Amino acid sequence: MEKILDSISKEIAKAFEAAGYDANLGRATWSNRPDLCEIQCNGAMAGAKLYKKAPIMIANEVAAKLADSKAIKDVEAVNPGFLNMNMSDEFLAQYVEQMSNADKFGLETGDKKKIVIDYGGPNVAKPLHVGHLRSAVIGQCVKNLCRYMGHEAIGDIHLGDWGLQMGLVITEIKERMPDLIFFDDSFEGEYPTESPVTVTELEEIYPTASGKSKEDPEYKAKAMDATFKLQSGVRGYRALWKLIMNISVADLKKNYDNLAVDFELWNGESSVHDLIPGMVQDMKDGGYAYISEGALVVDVKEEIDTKEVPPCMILKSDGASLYNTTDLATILDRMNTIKPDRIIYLTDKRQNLYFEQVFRCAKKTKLVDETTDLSHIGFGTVNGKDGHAFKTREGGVMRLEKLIEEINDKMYAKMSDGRELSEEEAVSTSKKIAMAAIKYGDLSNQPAKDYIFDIDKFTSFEGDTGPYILYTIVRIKSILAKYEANGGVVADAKLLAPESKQQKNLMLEITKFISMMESAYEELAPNRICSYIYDLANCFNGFYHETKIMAEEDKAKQASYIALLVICKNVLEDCIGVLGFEAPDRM
RNA sequence: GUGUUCGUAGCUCAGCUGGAUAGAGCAACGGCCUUCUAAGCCGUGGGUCGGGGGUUCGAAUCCCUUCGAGCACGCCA
Repeated sequence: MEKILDSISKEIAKAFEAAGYDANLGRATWSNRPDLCEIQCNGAMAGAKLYKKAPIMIANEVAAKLADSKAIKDVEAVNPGFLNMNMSDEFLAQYVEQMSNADKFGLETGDKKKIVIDYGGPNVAKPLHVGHLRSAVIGQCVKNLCRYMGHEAIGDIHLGDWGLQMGLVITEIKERMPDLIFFDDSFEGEYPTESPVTVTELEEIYPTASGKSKEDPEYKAKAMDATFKLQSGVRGYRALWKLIMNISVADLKKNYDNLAVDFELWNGESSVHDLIPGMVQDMKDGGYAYISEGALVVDVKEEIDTKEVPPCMILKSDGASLYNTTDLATILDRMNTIKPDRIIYLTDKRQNLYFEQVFRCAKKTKLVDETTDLSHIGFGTVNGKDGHAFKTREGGVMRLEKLIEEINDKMYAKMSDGRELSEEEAVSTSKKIAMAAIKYGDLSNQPAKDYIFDIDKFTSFEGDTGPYILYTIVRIKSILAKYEANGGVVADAKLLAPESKQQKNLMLEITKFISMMESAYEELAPNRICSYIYDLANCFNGFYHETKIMAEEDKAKQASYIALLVICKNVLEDCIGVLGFEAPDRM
């Protein structure tokens, strides 16, 4: 349905026209002086120069034409030329009523697009750490947001499962257990189906191997050889790799489950390995790729560039593929199998230039056509209180698992504190609150900015936090439950025009939902949703404190309050659903 | 060096396409629970929006300049 400011703008535009001015001047915005009015229009000032007339005169003329408007009231022209007005109570109630009857509160979803979202990006054999939190949390939210906007969204984890890291792991396993059947070249039978190492061992093996290869050139050569053997399909190496993959992926799934993050596709670098030779050949045949300083590259700089954009490297001078190669091959693969209209990547913002190169290269070499939208959301780093990369107290890398556990524990302690909940409910509720604290804490920041992950702040949950939002929802649920228990029927509640300032504020805030959601999607900015629900929760709590809902004796009035609570709760729940967490019934 | 992001209250951050007195949260201080969950609500103090120019009726926002910080700039991912 039409956005409320658009409806009002239309009326004002008409008034401008009726008064003899350009209709485009009549655009309404929410007032930034709530003490003076709810809605303002600054068109008269913009028109002053155009018509060589004092803005206040224009404003006065327009105000006169708006006197009998149905949507707005209290129209007033104020020096130097502001047009201040309030919304009509009946119009507002009608609008909110329409929203509550409409699907997704009247949000218009438009053309359905197919969108691939590439987030997660963990490396096999390396545990998830806080750095993976942002990609997972923002990625999941962007996926939910795309779906909410009516698109088909496909999440792909894009595993790092094919490079030197795998060679390192295999080499280290061979060092420790040289007699394993996987390393017997003459073996032709069936390989075991159980991995010779556990996930925990793997997490130690990789850093050890990585350290050794940095110090010992011979070891590094072995690792490169192992990588080569794996990639060229040596049976034993492939079999071992497969087993390592299995245990790793199972472990990753468990970890992402804990964050309520999921993926439709568990593809990785290995999935596109076979596409590389053909793709590289096509780039050569097409005249795009050429040898420069020994490496195969594609030029991607453009006339309009103000900066130097280095060419996109396709193959290293030793002929080996690299990150670029697999990313391009992945695009090719996605175009072949999924044909998305858009691909959204989530990675660290330091890869900005890199993705710029890859995207240009993909377009230039016709991997994708001009209409395919390739976007990159570069996010900032998660820092500790000291402003530097987040570390444990001992100075090590903080594992994601540990972090979540720690916050869960603190929440649980708080839950058990003076509240009458069963053990079972305390556990499940504290998990929900912890999730809200973590995700809201992350998503309420602009993606591109670094932010400080302050466990104390996140577990204190006062003010602008996820738990505050949940608390608000729980309060509403509690009242609705009480209303039903007293024989009221929530579904029959009919919304009336607002009577108090707080009630009107709450209704006005609800009407902002549609444009908020649109711009959150437009800008791929989850933080917009966060700041909106924070405002909405504030409006509700203001209303809550001022209005005794259950004690209201006028039944029609009480039912109207209930109707308002229902839509407020539904909006809040839809929003946190997109953000990727949920509210308990009690807390 | 080139490019890029940024600099707003003691701390952490908002501020949408320029608009009226720059906003939240935390921290500090003062109120509000016999009445729907006080994880809440109301109030007080706290700022030359890094500095300097410019455009404009009007600038935290746009342009220039300067200082300061982070990040990226061909064989890592």
